[in-house]
Amino acid sequence: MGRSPCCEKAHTNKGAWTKEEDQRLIDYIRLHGEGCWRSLPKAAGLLRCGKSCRLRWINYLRPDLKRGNFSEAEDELIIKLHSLLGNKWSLIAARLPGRTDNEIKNYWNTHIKRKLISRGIDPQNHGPLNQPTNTNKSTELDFRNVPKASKSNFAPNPSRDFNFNEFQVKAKAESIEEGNSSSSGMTTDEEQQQQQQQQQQEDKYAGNSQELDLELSIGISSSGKNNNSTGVSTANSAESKPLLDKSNFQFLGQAMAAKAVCLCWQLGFGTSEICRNCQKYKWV
DNA sequence: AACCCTCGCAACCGCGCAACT
DNA sequence: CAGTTGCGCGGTTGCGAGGGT
Repeated sequence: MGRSPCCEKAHTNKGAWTKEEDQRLIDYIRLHGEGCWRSLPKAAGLLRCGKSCRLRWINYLRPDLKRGNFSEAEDELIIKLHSLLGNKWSLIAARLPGRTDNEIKNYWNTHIKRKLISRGIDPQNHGPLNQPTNTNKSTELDFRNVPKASKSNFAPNPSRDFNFNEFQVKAKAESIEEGNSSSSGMTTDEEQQQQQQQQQQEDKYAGNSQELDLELSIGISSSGKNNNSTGVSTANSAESKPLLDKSNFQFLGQAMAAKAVCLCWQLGFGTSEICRNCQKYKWV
C-alpha cells in the first residue's frame, strides 16, 4: 500500500540540533504539551521532521531526564532486565527513571556488552561465553527471535515468553545447585516440594547476584481480555495461546518473589486484582 | 604538530502496529 | 475492508572527541 514519507524531506534540517532549535522545541512543548509530532515542527517554526522533534525531546530535552553516568546499580538492573526482556529497550527504560531507551541501548552496546564479556558472560544469551552461542535459540526469550512483524509492539506472547522465563530461571537455579534433580510424574505434594525447592534455589540465585533484586510479578487477566492501552496486543491473541498458563504464573510468582521491582504494572498484564508481589493494584 | 584510530553518543532510517478515514 | 496517517521502536550510521603514534 505504500507509505508516504513522514515529512517533507526537501525543506527539513538534519543533523545536530542547534540551541535555538532546542529552545523553540522546549518552548513549544511547554506551551502546548507533547503530541501531534507531525504538525509540531511547523507550529513551532522548526525546519525539522516531526520524528526528529520527538526524538530530540524524548532523548535529550525532556526535563525529567537524568543525564550522566550510570550507577553500578543501574548497570546491574539493565543486565537483569536485558536477560529477561531482550533488546526491548523501551521496556528496560521504563524501569529506569530518567533514562531513555536510546541512552540505555547505547550504553549497552558500548559498556555493558564489554563488561559482560569480561565477566565471561555472553551478552546475548547471558550464558557462559565459552558455550556455543545460541546453538539452541530456545535459550533466549522467544520474542527476541520472532519475526520483526511482531516485535515492535511489545506484545509478548505470555505463554511463550514466560514459559521461557521459567525455563531460564530453572536453568540458572540448576546451574547453582546441580544434582538436586527432580523426578518426573510428580504428585501435587511433590510439585509443592519442588516449588519450594525452586524457591530456595531462586533465593540462592538472587543472593548470588549482588544486592539487586530484579523480580517480576505478572498478573493473569482474570477476565481473559487484553487491553490495548497497556501495550498488550489483542491482534496476537489469535496466534497466541491463552495468557499465562496458571502453573507458569504460580511458578513465576514464587521464583521471582517480588520485593524490590515489580513489573506487573509496566508490562501491562492487567487484572483488577491486587498484585501478589508488590501488593499494588494492577490496572483495571 | 599532524595523522590515524577507536570510542561514545546523537540522530537517522525503516518498519510494524493501531487508529482513523 | 482497504488505504492512509501518525507514532513508537530497534537497528544502524556518522560525526566529534580523545588518545596513541
